[in-house]
Amino acid sequence: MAPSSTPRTPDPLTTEVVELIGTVVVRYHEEYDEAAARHSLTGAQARVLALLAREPLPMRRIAERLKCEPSNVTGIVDRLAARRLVERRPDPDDRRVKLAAVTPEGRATAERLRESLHFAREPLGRLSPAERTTLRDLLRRMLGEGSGEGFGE
Amino acid sequence: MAPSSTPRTPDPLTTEVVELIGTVVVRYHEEYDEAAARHSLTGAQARVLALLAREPLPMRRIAERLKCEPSNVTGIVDRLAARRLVERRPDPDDRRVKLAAVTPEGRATAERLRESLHFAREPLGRLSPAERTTLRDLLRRMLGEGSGEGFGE
DNA sequence: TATTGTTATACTCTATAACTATA
DNA sequence: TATAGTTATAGAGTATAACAATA
Repeated sequence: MAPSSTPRTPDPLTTEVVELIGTVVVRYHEEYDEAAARHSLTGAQARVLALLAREPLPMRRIAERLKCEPSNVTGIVDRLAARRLVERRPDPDDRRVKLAAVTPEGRATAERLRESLHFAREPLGRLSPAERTTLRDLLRRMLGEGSGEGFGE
Repeated sequence: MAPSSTPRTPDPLTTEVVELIGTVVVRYHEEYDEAAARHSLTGAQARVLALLAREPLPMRRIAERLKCEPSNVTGIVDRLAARRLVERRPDPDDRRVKLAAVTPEGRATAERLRESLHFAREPLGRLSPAERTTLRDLLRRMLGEGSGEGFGE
C-alpha cells in the first residue's frame, strides 16, 4: 500500500533509453535485411559474406562469429558457394580445416552491400560532428573495452 | 589518382559510430533471445507475447508490427495458444477479425520476460544519469519524431 | 468485390546427433 | 582420443498462392 508501487520499472530515464535502443535495433535489422534482399541474400548469408570479405575463415570460426552450431554454416556457405560468391579452400596447416573465402564477385557484392546500408548516413546525418563524437564516447563507455563484435560490416 | 581514394567510407567518426551501433544491435538481440529461451520461447514468440501484453490485437495488426506476412502469424499465435499464453477472441465489430489476447498466465510470462532483460541495467549502469540524459537526447534526435516502434517491450 | 484469417507449399535458419577424415 | 566438417533430421520463421467466411 506504499504510495510508490513496485519497482519493476527501474526509472523513467533508463526505461526510455532502453526503448530508444530497441527502436534502433529494429530499424537497423530492417535496413540490413532489406539491403541483403536487394542482392537476393538472406540476413545470415549477407553477414557471412561481409565476414569473409575481411578474411578467409574456417567453418568453425564462422559458427563462432554467428553464435550458431557449425552444422548450420555448411548450408549457408553451400548457398553462397552455389552462387560463386564464396569458395572453400584447403588449409595447408591442417587438412581437416576448410577455409571459406570470398571470390572476386563475392567481394564486389559485399562492397555494394556495404555501400547500400543507409543507416550510416541518414539518421546519423541529423547529428553534428560534435554530437557524433559525444554519441561515440557514450556508446564506447556503455559497451566497455572489448566491443569488437560488430555485425560483420 | 588523387591522394585520397574513393569515398566509400564516409568518415572515420561516422564509421565508428555505425560499428558501435552494430555491436549494440548484436548484444541486444543475443540478450533478448537468451531471455526468451529461458522461458522456452523463440524470439518471435516473445515479441508477439510482449506486444499482446499491451493490448489485444487482430492477427493482421500483429503481422504489421512484425513486418511479416499474416500467414506467418497464424503459426506463431498457434504455438503460444497451445501453451495457453495467448487466446483468440472474436471481434464484436467485425466477424472476420480474430483478436489475439494474452491469458493471465501469458501476462505473467511477459512480465517475467521483461524483468529478465539485463540489457537495461548492466551496460546502461556504467553511465551517470547526466550521461544517460545526453544519450537519450542524441538517440531521440537521431531517430526523429515518430520513433514509437520499439521491440515490443 | 474487397478483406480477414487460414491452409498448403517451399525455402532458410536453427539445434541435435551421428558420421568421416584427419590430428 | 579429440577435433573439423558434414549429413540427417526435426522444429521454427518466412514468403507466395489459393481458399473460406465475412464485409
